[in-house]
Amino acid sequence: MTKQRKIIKDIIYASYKHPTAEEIFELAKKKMPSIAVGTVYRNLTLLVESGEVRKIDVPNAPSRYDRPQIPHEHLICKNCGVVKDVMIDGLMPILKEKTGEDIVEYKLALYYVCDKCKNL
Amino acid sequence: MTKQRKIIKDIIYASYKHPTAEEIFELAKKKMPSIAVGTVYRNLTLLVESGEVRKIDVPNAPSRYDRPQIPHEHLICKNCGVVKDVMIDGLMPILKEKTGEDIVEYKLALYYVCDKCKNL
DNA sequence: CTAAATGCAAACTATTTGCAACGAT
DNA sequence: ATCGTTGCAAATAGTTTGCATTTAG
Repeated sequence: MTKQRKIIKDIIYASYKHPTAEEIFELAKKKMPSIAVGTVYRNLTLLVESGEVRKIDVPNAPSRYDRPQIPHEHLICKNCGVVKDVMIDGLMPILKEKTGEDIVEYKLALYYVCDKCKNL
Repeated sequence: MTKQRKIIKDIIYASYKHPTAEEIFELAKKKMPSIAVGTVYRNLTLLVESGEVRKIDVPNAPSRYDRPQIPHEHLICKNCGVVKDVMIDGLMPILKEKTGEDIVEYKLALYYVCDKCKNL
């Protein structure tokens, strides 16, 4: 585990904002100004592969990164793009039953309007 | 409705392969060699907005396009990437209930291994 | 006639990669 | 000394856009 890998992991674990690679890069530069974007992406890939970090695929927007807590889904505000965690368990059996197929994985993006945007 | 828009729409409606923009472009060139990629993308956006075509977001892969039949989900083969339609209804109320939020839209990508790939 | 749409090419965004130099074991 | 990792810059994939020209209504 290199210094840059640790910085990247720490940023993700310390953040509740589901940062994008770009945001992680900006935060990492504050700790280590010489760090390169390529390094951030390479380490994100490695951390995701090792299971230390979870990748959130956001359709038509940069991916976000999260710590791998208890499995949960992501609510994305249609208006401002903010991501909120939400627990949904027992979805896999429902999907398998409804499709009749042996689903090995699913990616779910839920869209809503967050409270802040609702009150605008 | 321009000639190129009609060609693009017809390709999608005639295909059972959920083509990507690139594939649509290649097929369209056979009907009209002068057509430009930009035109394909612009028309796809328009057709999706008008509801005549449905866009399938595929994480880490080009988007695919589909005719807007009865709402259905998409099974993506983890191995070869082929997309198969599958009916799942009554999912929205389950998601609303499980999250306790007013979900306005969801995008679900289901991964499996298709029969062809299973037999390799 | 004129607003909308086109072809072309350049631009853009998110991400990946080749390579020489670096660093930890 | 070695092998993984870095910084840098260039490359890539998918898509979007500016602009002068063409076309549909």
